[in-house]
Amino acid sequence: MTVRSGATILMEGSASPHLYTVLSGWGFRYKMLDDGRRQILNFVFAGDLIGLQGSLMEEMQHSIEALSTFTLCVFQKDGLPKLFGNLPRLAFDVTWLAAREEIMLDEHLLSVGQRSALERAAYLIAFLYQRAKAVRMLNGQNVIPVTQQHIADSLGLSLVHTNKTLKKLADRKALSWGEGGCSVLDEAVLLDISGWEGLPALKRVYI
Amino acid sequence: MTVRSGATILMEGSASPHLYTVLSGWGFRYKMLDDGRRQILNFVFAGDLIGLQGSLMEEMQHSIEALSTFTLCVFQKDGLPKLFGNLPRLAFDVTWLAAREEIMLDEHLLSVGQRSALERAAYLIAFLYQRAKAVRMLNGQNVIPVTQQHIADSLGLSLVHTNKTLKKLADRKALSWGEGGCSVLDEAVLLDISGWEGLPALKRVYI
DNA sequence: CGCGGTCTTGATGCTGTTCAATTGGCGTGG
DNA sequence: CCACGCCAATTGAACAGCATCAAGACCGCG
Repeated sequence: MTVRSGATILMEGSASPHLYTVLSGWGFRYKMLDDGRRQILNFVFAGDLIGLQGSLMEEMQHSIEALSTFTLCVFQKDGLPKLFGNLPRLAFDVTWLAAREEIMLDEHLLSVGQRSALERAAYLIAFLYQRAKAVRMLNGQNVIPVTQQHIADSLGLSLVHTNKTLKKLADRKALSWGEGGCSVLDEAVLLDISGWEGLPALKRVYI
Repeated sequence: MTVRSGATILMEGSASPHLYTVLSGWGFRYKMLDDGRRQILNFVFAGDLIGLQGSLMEEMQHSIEALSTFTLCVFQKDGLPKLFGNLPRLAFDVTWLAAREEIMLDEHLLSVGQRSALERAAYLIAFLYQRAKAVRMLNGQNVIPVTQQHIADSLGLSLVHTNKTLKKLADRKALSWGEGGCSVLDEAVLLDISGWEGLPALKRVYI
């Protein structure tokens, strides 16, 4: 299955009959409040599993949107119990991915709750950079295809303040903006500012 | 296994050989930054599984501390692959619990990132109340055994501002403080202020 | 009785929000 | 081809929410 940039893949409240594996493309998970405030929960990369919640629970508790052209591999969600019965290795990997998602969410929550705007922004960009690098989704310019609004909604900051914060990072030559997103220029500076250790070295899992 | 209030059950960075099921008691998961800032990620109740990360990954990425006397059922973590091989039903439930944890984290992140201090506080207290009620861990006074520092570190707010925010909720007769924690007086007011729908109705899982 | 932990409250100021206006790129239609 | 509108980025100014500092009250405990 292929999906265009900007398209919604899964909606909060829907009871999707499907489970997907991302083959290529960028996306993000988010939740919204009634008045329009949006929180981006995490970004989605190749190799990620999406829709597990909709498969295990009654309905999805978050939405997913594509940031670029997105290709997915579709599974029927009722195959999941069978998977656990017949392919324990694979079932284990599904659980492993869920635990990894929790690790990423923990770090985001630490960031949004405790880090300053500058630390948060540096952390997020470094995080996106590392994840993209890990699955070879960066082109030559190291461009992360997001708008500043995405970054703002992920950091829990206003668009204006996000812009001013990113400018500080650009002034330090840590990144530059343009060409359809953010280019990472100096990962070390970002890690240093954020105080983040980087992604834990985890064994890779493919589904 | 029994653990005292205030004791640390698992430490970030440790490679615990154990996986636990909580039989009774209150606890919380948290992460800390080098300079001492602490973010409480979630609270732990009877029926929760803890230490899954340490079992699936190299080491724990967060710590867990007891808020009250805590009893745990200990499993060897190397039993996990066997569990997936021999007890697919139970393995499914482990995954279900991991997905539920993600749902709670998503909502917390939405809260810390987007809601105001008053909304956040109302949401958190209502959340703790609903979870405790679901597993019958409330005594007659509906007391949640936390300090305001715990609430502050969970909300990502300063202790002082948390105190002032809780006072507003107390002024509205939504809760009262004292007797070793927070007493919920009016859940409806909390839900109304927070704009939260309440815990999704999920089937219960016991391990 | 002194001490530490928790809660409380007032004063002050910084961090981040909101409002407002401008710029530039890009696709569309006249 | 150029005018127009739209979207993303940018910037300044005024304001508010929350942090920080400081001090005091209450209570259980050694």
